[in-house]
Amino acid sequence: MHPPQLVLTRDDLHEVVDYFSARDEFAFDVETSGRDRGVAAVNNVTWMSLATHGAATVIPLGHPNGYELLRKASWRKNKATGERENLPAQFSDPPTQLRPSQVFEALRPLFFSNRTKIAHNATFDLLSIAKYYGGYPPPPYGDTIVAAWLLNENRPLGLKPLTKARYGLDYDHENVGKCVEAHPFGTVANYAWLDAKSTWLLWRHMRPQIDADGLAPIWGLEMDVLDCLLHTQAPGTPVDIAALNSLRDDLRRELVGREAGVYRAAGKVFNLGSTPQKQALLYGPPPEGQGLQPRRFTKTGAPSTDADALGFHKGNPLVDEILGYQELATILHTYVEGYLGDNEGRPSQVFDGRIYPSFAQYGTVTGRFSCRSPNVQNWPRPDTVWGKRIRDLVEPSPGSRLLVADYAQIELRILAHFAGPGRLWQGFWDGMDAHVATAAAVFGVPPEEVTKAMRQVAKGLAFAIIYGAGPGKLADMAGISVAKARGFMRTHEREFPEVYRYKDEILRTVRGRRPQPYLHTLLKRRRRLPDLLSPVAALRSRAERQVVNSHIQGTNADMTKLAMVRFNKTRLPGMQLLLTVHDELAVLCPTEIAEEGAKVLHEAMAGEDMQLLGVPVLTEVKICERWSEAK
DNA sequence: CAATAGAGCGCT
DNA sequence: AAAGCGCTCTATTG
Repeated sequence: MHPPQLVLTRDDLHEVVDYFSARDEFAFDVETSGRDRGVAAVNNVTWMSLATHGAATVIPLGHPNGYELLRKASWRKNKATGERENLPAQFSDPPTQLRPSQVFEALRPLFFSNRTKIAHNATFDLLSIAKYYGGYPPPPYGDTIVAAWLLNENRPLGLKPLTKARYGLDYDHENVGKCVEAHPFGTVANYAWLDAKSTWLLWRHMRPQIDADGLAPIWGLEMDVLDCLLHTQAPGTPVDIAALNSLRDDLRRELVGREAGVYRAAGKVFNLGSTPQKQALLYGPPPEGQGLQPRRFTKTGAPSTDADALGFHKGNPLVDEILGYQELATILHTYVEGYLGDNEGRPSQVFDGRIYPSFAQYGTVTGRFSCRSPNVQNWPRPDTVWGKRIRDLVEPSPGSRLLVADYAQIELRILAHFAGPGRLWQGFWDGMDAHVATAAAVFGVPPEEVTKAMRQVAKGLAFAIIYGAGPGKLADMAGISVAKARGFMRTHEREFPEVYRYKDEILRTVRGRRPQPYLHTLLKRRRRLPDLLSPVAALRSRAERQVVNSHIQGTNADMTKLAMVRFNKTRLPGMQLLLTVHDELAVLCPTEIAEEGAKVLHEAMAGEDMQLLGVPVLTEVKICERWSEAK
């Protein structure tokens, strides 16, 4: 018979487990509470909901509110201090609920089995419950957000938008999931039940669609990636708190001085974070303003105050002071105070000496990962002073080393692969630096006579192809005139005809696909580009650039994801993947097996089975105590 | 009050 | 006419 839709007693729970035990796949969803509800490693799970063939149920495990709202939330000014005081809403008493330990113990046979565990953004739900088991449930998994993304990367991927689009069901006007403890018991019960139910419905619809669209192989890879992400994210990343605190002190001290320098040069105190105020001071007429000529404009037409625009006015004291200030301010605000939190409501992102970055395998349209809370994919480069100090915050335990590996010029190698035999291809087979080889061809000199400036032009040309940049951008990048840039681009086209044949060919193929234009990456990931047929020229051009870029960037993502999965299957005990930055992997490894571990990592990234391109795929693994050693 | 947009900046 | 991201701050809007 059907199990109860709301579980409040042990008997209810047993009926549910009995029913779900007879099924080989089920969807589930968690609701979490508290300030850190979004951090799977530390949050509290206060609701579980389950759905499968013919049934759905919701299990509260400590919701604080009853069914009745007795008084709405409000606030008032404290007369003495003038500060705002928030008065929380009041509810009737909650019903008696099962304890988390009881519930998770009873559900163990469901989760720790070969049943397919399905959720919408499954890493979050699996890691949220993993705490209660001391480990995460094993595969197989299903993830409706990943399925939805593979089926169409150009749409909102939230559970609600998808459910509404597919079934017309629009059930969350109050944003209950954002803070379940602000809502009465019945509202949350209803909401959580519907989350599990709609996840199940979406699964039933989308999983067959994956096969029908020929996406089964890339789906298989992504589910292996999901497994790998659990291993990566569950333990978090160890951080040196003492170093983080002293970095904060150093930056604050330094920044106070630079702030004063800016005010001195400006002749007044102003808000350094305010773009309009900076615009007035820099470009406004004297004596208040500096009267500088704007050289770059924002997309809304305002004179830009970004580093690029200010670069034209180096030597102006105010400009120089602002540039110096801005650099440190970004580091302090984003990478230091952003992690430590503050007393104004910004919570710390460091828990027990660890950060828990969250990687989204569905986070980009091209197949790459995105990363948040915190984003460790945009840490300042390790060849800068502050980049070293940020990256050195990662603190391997005393008996561990850090293995850092990245693919060498992977995007250009992928371009060479797609373009086929020619100068670029041959350059890689000859083991040459790709930019030197390009410069030699474009400037018509032997490789040993290629200068720094010539190599810089070649580098710009590579970007121009991969991103679709025009002569203006190349000129900016290489520090040459637009006329010269145009000339180099023509020469490049003559010397590397196969590259341009490839661009034409892929564009033609993709444009011709129906019902809408899409491309295939190396591992048959799809990227749909409907704008390729747009009547608007600007949109069409942009889509044409995206074709080439997504083909290359998406193939890079395929390879990195495959390497991660290979690593996850071959890693030695004690090794932990820490992070992935598009063409780079960083791994923690016990010191006594560091050499062996480096080989495993190397093999996963660039072994025989990873030679998927027509040109060699190379990677170098560095073994370090701290990241700054990795250059 | 909260939510959103714009500018800016960090990364590959 | 430069591809893909996330975070912080300010200013504006609801």
